[in-house]
Amino acid sequence: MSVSQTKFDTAIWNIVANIRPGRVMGYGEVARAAGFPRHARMVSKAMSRSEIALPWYRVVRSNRTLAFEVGSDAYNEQKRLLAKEGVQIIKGKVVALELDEGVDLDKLLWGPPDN
DNA sequence: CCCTTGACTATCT
DNA sequence: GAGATAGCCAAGG
Repeated sequence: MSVSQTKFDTAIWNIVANIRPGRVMGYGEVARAAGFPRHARMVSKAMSRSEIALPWYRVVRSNRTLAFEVGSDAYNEQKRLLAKEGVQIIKGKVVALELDEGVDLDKLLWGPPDN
């Protein structure tokens, strides 16, 4: 296979790969979950180093905005992929599209895969 | 070694 | 709530 996969990379990939459809996580949150606090800025690089397809679009900023410039190709692509899973961008922030009564929007959308 | 760059964040104004 | 500011940390020049 490839040359070298750092411990960091594989740890990040594991977390991202396990984000369930229709859910999102923050960069910093992914880093922490992987055991590397304060490495939010490196999460994106780890993802782009991955040879396999990862649901990279399920990772957003801590304030729920997308990390790309609004209107850029990457931004539109991420928005499209999220929409396909029922996640919309309202007022610049990711929002669950359909929700049932009494459901906490935050729990529904935000956070690592439930257990 | 110093400086700049980021798909980042938390904390002020 | 929008900006500015200061931390953060690996990579690359």
